[in-house]
Amino acid sequence: MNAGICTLWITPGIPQMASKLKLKSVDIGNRASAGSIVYEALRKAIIDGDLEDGAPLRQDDIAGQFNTSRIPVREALSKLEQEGLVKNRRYRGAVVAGISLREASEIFDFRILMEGEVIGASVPNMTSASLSKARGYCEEFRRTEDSKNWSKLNRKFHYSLYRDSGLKYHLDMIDNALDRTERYVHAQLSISQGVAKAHDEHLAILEACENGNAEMASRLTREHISSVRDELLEHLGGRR
Amino acid sequence: MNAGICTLWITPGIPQMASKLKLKSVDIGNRASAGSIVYEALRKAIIDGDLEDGAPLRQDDIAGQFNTSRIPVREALSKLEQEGLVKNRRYRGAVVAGISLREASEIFDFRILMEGEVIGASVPNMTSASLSKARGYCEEFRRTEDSKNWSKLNRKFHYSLYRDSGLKYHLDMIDNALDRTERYVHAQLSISQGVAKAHDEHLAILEACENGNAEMASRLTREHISSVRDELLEHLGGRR
DNA sequence: AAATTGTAAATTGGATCCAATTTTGTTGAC
DNA sequence: GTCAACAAAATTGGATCCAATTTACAATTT
Repeated sequence: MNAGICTLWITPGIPQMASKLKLKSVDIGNRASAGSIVYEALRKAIIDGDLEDGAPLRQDDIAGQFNTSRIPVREALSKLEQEGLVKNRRYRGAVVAGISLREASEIFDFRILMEGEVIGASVPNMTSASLSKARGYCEEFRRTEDSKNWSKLNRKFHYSLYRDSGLKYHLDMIDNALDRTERYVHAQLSISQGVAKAHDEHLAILEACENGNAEMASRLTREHISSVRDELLEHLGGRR
Repeated sequence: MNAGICTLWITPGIPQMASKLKLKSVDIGNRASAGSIVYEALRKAIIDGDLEDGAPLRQDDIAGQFNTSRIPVREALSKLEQEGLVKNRRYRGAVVAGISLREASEIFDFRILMEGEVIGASVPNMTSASLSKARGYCEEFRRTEDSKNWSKLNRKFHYSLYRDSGLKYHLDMIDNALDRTERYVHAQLSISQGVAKAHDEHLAILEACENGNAEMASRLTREHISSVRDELLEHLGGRR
């Protein structure tokens, strides 16, 4: 479980020399705290669905797995609670926060609003570099067989089309919404023809972006997310 | 500082009897933790502008003021960071996170999108109770002289029109946006004729709601927030 | 056997202590 | 006087300890 924790630190303190020596700067100075390492690991595990909804998150267990005390674990759990990924009850511990279909549906509505707006603001600023990057993710999405990667690449594709908007606050909000719905997107893509349909819609969105048609990109994005939501509700038996 | 903390606890564990005995239940069981008390106090101080942008928040100082150790303070600061109200740099401490006009402007755009949508969803569900409550806040807003209360009542008025939407996720997002912009709203209302103009617009929004005109309420809300933003940018010398 | 009470174990919240890092102040060289 | 090098103080991050609370479980009563 200690994978990724580097034990050999370079001693800091001579930043002036660094530029002269042309060393690949590793951005020492803001190394991850124990808390943020635990946070990232738990966040990934929850989003990927490796931890089931309602699963208890014992501070001692987690602290043991990361070879730390419970203090950083509590910090991580607190952050995750703020993001809505875990629920914390005083003296009763934390559990993975599952979201109902009702809640998921609302977050999809939020995404429709947000992402439709942001991609529209993004289109005028898109560079050929960001467009080819997006096309890369799009292709990768189509080719990949691993269901675990579908939702990740889907997310990367969409998000890469939003960055040029420069709307940092909106992007943060979208990030959180994607965090909370990723499990559901994964489920939706795993069902029949989800990936093929999504890929077609991705191509259409890409084309609109390449043509500089912001209004079209916005509309197609809204319809795309909307259709993901509807199929999800249909297949998982929830009614709006 | 211990005001509000009761030292005489009724022993829990007999919920069946409670109903028979008709005791006034005081909802023991989710008392506030030290961390959340510190969190609420700091949040209020930052939003109200009692703490200036960039002001350092020393863990020891705060812990001393609340007669606790630094642990709950760290928890509070961590939550506030997630909300964007403070910035935390490893080993360097936390400071109040000021937002630039550029950032504030973006958050206003976010609010225009969000609140326009949410009030539209709310109108069909509004009851006469919630409408009269909103009208109460609206009146209070007009009558009050204290500039500190303007932004609070303004916020209460608007928010009371959103609750009936039942869109919990959207409401959370709006809450955060309001937290971050409240200082700016306060500044805008303090300048010439800000309150009178706002009140007129509030009345128009209320009327649209009472008439069940969701589209109108949505449009007026968007225009209202938009005008607050524009006046703010104009008076504080920022350009879009 | 079912319900209730009491007790021990498990778990979390908070205080205190130590280590890591930054900041501040001082000294010395030029 | 200015700058670097160094030491001391201040501050934060993390570990360990204790207290508060909940949970699990055995004992008791009916």
